[in-house]
Amino acid sequence: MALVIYNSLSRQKEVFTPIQPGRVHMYVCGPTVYHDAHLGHAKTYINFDTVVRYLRYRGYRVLYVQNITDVGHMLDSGEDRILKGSQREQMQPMQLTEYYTRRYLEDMDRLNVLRPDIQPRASGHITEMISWIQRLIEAGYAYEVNGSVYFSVAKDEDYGKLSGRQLEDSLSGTRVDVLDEKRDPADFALWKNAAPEHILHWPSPWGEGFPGWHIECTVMSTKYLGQPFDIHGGGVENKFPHHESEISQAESASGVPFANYWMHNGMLFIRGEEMHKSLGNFITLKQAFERWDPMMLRFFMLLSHYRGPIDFTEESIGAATRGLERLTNLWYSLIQRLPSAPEGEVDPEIAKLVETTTASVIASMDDDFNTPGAIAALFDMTREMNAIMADRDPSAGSLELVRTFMAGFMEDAIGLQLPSEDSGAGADKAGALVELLLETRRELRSAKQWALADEIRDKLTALGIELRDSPDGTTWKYV
RNA sequence: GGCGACGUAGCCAAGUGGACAAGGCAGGGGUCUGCAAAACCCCGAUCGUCGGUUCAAUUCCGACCGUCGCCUCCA
Repeated sequence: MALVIYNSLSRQKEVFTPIQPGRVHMYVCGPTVYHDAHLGHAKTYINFDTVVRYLRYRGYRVLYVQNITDVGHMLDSGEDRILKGSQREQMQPMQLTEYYTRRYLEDMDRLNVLRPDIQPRASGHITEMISWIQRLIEAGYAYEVNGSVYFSVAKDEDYGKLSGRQLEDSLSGTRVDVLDEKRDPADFALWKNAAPEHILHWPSPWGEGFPGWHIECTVMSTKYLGQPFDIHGGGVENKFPHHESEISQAESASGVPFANYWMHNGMLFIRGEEMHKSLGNFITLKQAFERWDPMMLRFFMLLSHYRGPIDFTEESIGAATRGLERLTNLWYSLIQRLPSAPEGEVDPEIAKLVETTTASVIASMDDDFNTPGAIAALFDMTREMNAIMADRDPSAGSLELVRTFMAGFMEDAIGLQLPSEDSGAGADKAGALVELLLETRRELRSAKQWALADEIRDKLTALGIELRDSPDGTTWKYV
């Protein structure tokens, strides 16, 4: 059984073979930090976080690098987004990028996205970018015009191998305004001459300027991961021109392959439309967290395969909420039963169940990180485990087997944080008060004072505390 | 115009050249319970359309229809 990854370069699934056995060097394009992260960022970084987590779960040592883009890149309008943002927020450019970098990391933390091992900033790698550009010029792949440097696409026979595009293809019908200083309209900027009013600029052999967009990823990935490295990830929307250009720059300068496996994840839509400020459907994560639990959002993202698109609608998110509850209900049942569970042998049926579920989730995840398949196996296990617990009182060892599996797979491998084990068990003062009320209610119930007992339950429910009566007593949890 | 992806039950969503096409949500019927909640059991699909390859296709190939992305420094 081997891990298989869909490689965008070959357009097929391939058995994953890392360059160094047992180690994975992986890079994912990071955000441009000029405003708050949105739901689209959540999908992308949850998708790749899950890849990293699963690889580690499978025993690989992963070195994960993700950049922060904090240098100004020019928009078509001639404006620079970071510059624009700093005017909007009345901040210095580097203050602005620092501010949004921190907010981005906060959001990712809440989504249980592990921080990359190295998070290099573009502004800290200008020197390396300049050297790389010089190498390209020396090798004849780039040329300077008026203080700007362009990559000559025609010089690279392989240009287009990732996106499957021929050079001529993109010429007609494109809305790109062709800069006449380029030799070929398809050429892209490695370095741009900065106009005097442009605040973000650095000295270079070609005068004051700032780097082109693609070069930073080429430079920072290879600096920390070597060349070639194993996996390069990013959103499909960046396949062309960004990733295509990264490859071209990297391989032209050195003659060495850039990255062995390219992974692209699908986009997120809001009610069928791409998120756009102009469409008024732009949802930042800060806004989303006010309405939806971050773990639920993560679960929602994992319910679809990473390569496919996701349509974010009220209905689909609601269905995901109740699905996750089903899983966490099992978790609650386990931790509430454990303290009073009988000693004894491990229940053979439960041992078998954990074994087949483990095999099943690994088989799914090994097949190009099929999280929906793995989650389906978790639901299967949940149903069977609930049935077993309704039928008999399994030993503590049996319950612990399931608990350990859930913690290991759900929390570590796919990053779904389960409720902490003391919630609902009365570890805090509020919990002790709830226990007190439950004691009173128990007495009311044994006296068949239903009206009063139900009133306590209803009022607790209104406070976000859900009761559940069973023959063995009443359990409760925060919802 | 070029390149690419996708179309599976009311909704979401896996998957396979052949013996019953996962799973979740919603819905219906039951069991349990003082009631509720949770849980368990039962109920649902000629896999976009039309051709082709094959003993056999939802799965492979082609055409068409539809939706979407990229070619605009959007994750």
